[in-house]
Amino acid sequence: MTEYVLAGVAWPYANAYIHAGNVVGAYLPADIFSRYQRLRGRATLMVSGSDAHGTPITVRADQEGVSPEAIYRRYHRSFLDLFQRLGLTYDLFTSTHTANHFKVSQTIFEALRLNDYLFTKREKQWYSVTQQRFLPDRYVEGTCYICGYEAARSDQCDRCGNLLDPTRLINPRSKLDGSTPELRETEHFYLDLPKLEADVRAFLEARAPYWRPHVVQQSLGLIRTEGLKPRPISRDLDWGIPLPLKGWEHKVLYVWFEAVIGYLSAAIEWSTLTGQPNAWEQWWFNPEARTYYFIGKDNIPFHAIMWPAQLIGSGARFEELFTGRAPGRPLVLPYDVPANQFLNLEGCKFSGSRNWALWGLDLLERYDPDPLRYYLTAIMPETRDTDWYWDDFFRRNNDELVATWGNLAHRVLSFTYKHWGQVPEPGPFAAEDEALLETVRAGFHTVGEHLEKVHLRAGLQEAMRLAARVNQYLERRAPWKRIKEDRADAGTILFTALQAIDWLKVLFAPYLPFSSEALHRTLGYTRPLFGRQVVQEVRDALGAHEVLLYDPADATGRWEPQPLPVGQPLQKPKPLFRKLDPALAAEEQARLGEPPADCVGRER
RNA sequence: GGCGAGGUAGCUCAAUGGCAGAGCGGGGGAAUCAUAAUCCCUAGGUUGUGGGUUCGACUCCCACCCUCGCCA
Repeated sequence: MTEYVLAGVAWPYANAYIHAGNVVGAYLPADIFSRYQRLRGRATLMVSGSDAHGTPITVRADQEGVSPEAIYRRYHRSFLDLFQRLGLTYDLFTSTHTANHFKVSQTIFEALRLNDYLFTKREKQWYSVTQQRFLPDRYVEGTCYICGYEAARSDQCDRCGNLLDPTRLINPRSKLDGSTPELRETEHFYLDLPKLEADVRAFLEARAPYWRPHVVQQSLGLIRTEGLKPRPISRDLDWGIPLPLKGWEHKVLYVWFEAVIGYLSAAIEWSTLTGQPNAWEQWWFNPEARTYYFIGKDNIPFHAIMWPAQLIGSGARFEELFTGRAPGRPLVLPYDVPANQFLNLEGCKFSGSRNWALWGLDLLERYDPDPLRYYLTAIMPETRDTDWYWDDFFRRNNDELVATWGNLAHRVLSFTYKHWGQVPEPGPFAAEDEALLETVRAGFHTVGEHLEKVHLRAGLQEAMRLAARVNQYLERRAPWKRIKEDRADAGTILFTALQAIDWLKVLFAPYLPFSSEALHRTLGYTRPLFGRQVVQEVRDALGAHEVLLYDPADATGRWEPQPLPVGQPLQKPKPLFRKLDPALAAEEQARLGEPPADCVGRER
């Protein structure tokens, strides 16, 4: 029976470049997990895309005097570039600005409306007479009615820190042209969350035993203490997804509401692009399918509460509306939301505006992807906030990655290549040889168990522990000594070590795909472990968008201890990883901007 | 202010009531296949603080301190 796994990955907002905190929080864990699931032979779908709509993008577009679409395209392109170079194997990385996503989002809206989980409400909002449009709260500033600060945003005062009622702002003015806006009545759709609260609560309680405590307790705490309140799902903007209702076409869906729907629409788009139009239903209507959401902790309420509420509220109605089939089946609810905490840098929070940050593309200019993936996994903030320290990065690269794993592969391959040139024929195994193979073989269970539970850091540690065991084995068996006494026995030892390395290659592959692939070739295999990443242009009614696809056609990697073919010719070995000069740490630290003012950093 | 997570060795982290552990770093030694990588031995902790429950507490309860997030 095929098992279905969907890895939904946080949708990066297309108004900024991606930094290491975004990568370690969501994108990298999703890739490690998905690569593992594919090796396990499960039908795996890792999907995400650029979040193209919403106010931050229109603000930026206004600042630069370009269209929101131009902003979104610029950053979207940089995302595709980064993901390919870092080896993040999205089955589909698309965008929310596609005809498909529009249709799916509008269908969810319609399903919720027909199921009576939406209502409308009239309210007053600031309206720009000069521009003839409603202004988002952050476009309006004026005098704070609490402290008298004259440059307060309409929804929040930066001096007294209070959240404000926008309609009470004194002397309001538009940040766009300085004109005086006026309050006008508008009407919006709301998601009736109180009606869905009991179901959402039951959903969370059922998953509490295995979810990360900080994810489920925070969500349940919120419901217990405050309960869920109705939340607006439409806005007066012209950049976004129009409401699919007569008389409402000039309003768009609120970005919080439609972006999460991308997990569903991306699965559908993937099905279309790969020529299997109904395949997505295996992940979305099959109650056995497991859907995981890889996000940062700032996104927890949207994935643990709002998105489940949208799915529950749409229920079977979605299938009926979207496919015309009745009765429909309910949409699959999240199986797990393994949200990560935050990554800090040298003891201080990331700050893009101060350049206190590690930009993904910038890191890749100077470092290979696997060392970055290794370090990011080693410090992955699975249970609490963690820190990137440059000296720690060099230390872990040199003393752990190069020393334990890279050196192990290189010492065995170099010696065998020099004396045999191929995988040696083993003679009778000694008890020690058998014991080593058994130890590494068990790694498929022990490392796999960690990966199943999305304990990625622990899985990597376990794989490293096994690599160290092979080093120990080599010290005791000392094939470099043995070859002078008994060449056949030396061959047995090296066969054993090569077999162990061949398996370790697979255990490391989800984490370090580039070096595992290189090692795979050195060991004489000709077909790759993983598939390829492809960029493709897709045309639709909204124009064209570029997507990143994963083509698994050539992938041969499997999460099981397969036999290493005796006599397989070896390639000339090259070191898997480069040793780095630790003195560069100071250079990297100097490259950073000023730390945020409220941060003292690490005492060293 | 409310809700939640976290605070364990120099560093990064394990350990859900049963002798507080691993890796790295520090100290000593062995080996020479390997990118001076590796292997063995070793030092190092009043588990944030103060109480409580228990035969027994890192673990459960109460209060407080610190860090972070969400909400107001």
